[in-house]
Formats: sequence, C-alpha cells, structure tokens
Amino acid sequence: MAEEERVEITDAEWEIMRVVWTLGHATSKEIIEVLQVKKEWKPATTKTFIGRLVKKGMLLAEPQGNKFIYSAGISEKGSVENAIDRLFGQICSRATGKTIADMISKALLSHEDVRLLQAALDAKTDQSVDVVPCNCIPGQCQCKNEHNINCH
Amino acid sequence: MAEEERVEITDAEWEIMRVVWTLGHATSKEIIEVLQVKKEWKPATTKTFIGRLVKKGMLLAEPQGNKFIYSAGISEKGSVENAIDRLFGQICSRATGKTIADMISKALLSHEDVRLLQAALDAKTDQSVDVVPCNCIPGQCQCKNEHNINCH
DNA sequence: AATTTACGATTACAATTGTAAACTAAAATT
DNA sequence: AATTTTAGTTTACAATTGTAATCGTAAATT
Repeated sequence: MAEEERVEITDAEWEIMRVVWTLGHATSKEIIEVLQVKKEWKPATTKTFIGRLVKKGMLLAEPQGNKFIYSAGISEKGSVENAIDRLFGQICSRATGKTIADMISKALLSHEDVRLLQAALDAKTDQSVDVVPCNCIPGQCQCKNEHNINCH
Repeated sequence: MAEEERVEITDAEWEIMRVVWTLGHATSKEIIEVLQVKKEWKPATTKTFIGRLVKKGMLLAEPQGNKFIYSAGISEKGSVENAIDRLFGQICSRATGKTIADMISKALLSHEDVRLLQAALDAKTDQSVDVVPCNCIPGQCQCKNEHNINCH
C-alpha cells in the first residue's frame, strides 16, 4: 500500500537517495565515496544530507556495530511519480502532450523502452479527448472564445 | 538564437510566469487577480514575486503611464525544457523510458497529442539502443557484471 | 597503551524561498 | 482640495537548502 510519500526531496537529497536506491543499502563510506567522485562533495557535506534524510525518514539507518547501514525509506518509484506530478503541475495541462513528445525525441531509449512507450500509447488511443482544457487561468478559460487570447 | 536560459525558476515564480505566458502581457492587477483566485495569494505576495522576476530579467516591465505592462523575458518553451532536463537529470538514465511511459499512461491527452506522440516514437524506433547505461554511480557502472548489484 | 582514524552528531552560515506587511508616490474619486 | 485607492518599492522574517567545519567517541593501528 504505497507508503505515505508527500515528502519533498531536494536536488542534493536526490543524489543520496539515488545511490541508496541503486545499491539497495550502503554504508556512509560508500555513499560518501560515490558523491565525492560524482559531485565533488566533501565528506562532511554528504554526512549532512544523510543526517537530514534519516531525520525525515527517507533513509533508514540500521545499526550495524557502532555504525549504520542505510537503506531507502521511500521508494524510487513513488518519488519519481511525485517529481513527475510536480513537473506537470507546473506546466499548462494543454501542453502536456507536446512536452512528453519532446521528451521522447530527446531521450536515449532502448528497444525495450520503445516497446513500452508504444504499449502505453496504444492504451491511450481510445481514451484521448478532443480538447484538453487549459489550467493556467482559473475557471478553465476557453481562451480564444472567452478572453480572446491564445492559450497555447 | 534561444536566449540564455540557465535561470532557475522556483515553484512560486512559475505561477507568475504561467499567467504572463498565457496572457502574453499583463498588468500587476491582472496577475494578482488570477493568483488570488488560483493560489489564494495575498496581493503583497504576488507583488514580491513580480518584483523578484523583474530583477532577474525573467519578466519584462514596459512602462505604461505610471505603471507597467509585464511580459515574459524568458520563453515558456525554454523554461519547460530546463525543467525537463532537471527532472531527467535526477532520475537514473536507465529509467527514462519507463518514466515517460508512466507519464503517458497518466496524462490526459487529445487525439492530436496522441498523433504527436506516435510521430515522436516512430522517429525513435531506428535510433534506440540495446542498453541504456546507468548514471547513478560514477564510471557508468556495468552493475551486475562490475559490482554485482542490481542497477534498476 | 597511545595514537590515529572513522563515523555520527552538533554547530555554522549565507543564499534562497515563501509569505506578507508597511511605506511611498501618483492617480482616481468624492 | 481632501481622501481613498493603486501600484511599485522596501523591509521582514522564518524555513529550507547547499555547503561545510568541528567535536566526541568508539574502533583500529602502531
């Protein structure tokens, strides 16, 4: 039952979570090493983020002797979903399709990815509507008709 | 020549920009009204963000009598692209395809959108690769082979 | 045993962000 | 002309974020 995931993850915190999500579990030493190379963070910096994430429950710290083994307290899937919702909450709902199309064009995809995309798209075909309403202006403006403006 | 757009836009600032992008140009009064309804922001709050955006050059203020007409100093397209790059910079490159597929499944799309998506996907078909490398861990790990970890 | 190292906890600190009140000057209304 | 409304500017202020040094203690090394 998809754990409570209304949590906000900052950019820096994402870097920590990515390491843990990828490794499954890790010591602070491992996390520090990865980010020292990848982000050129001082060990102290990484320690700060680990501490904050543990306090927020996004990282679980299992005692192991006098230190800890860290693992993810929130799922990668749910977190990515949140990030996606945030992105699409920011842009005009009418621009969603075009935006996703741009992503596809830019992305490096595997053959398998392409199949996945095709399947998702096929499933959409009979669920698409004539006009997606704009949500930039309250009242779901009819733009051209109502305000005589070009709403995308 | 796509204007310099390495600028960061915060969530709150996006709300202001959306109004301006949608209307083309607007008075502070108009922006304030929209966000008073949509976000329940006090006029003073909206004023603060307008001021900050103008200072950063993201909003242009054309003097009109004793007040201003505001318009966008950065393009919506470029800004959306930045937001997308940021999102995909955060998640594992290997998860890009699956993530986009999820977006499609969730999105409300128009028939036209579906056609757009299909076109973008068709263009991808002959450009896809066998395996997208993971970028969560430095050195483009080979995961299973190299570190014996499940890299997604 | 003495010393060095490692790791977690505490403290620091400036910049950014969200949220808004207060102030000021010009314009509109009474 | 006096008053009220507007719009822009200045100031406020706590929380968050990025970035890190320092401190204390337990463990490993010499």
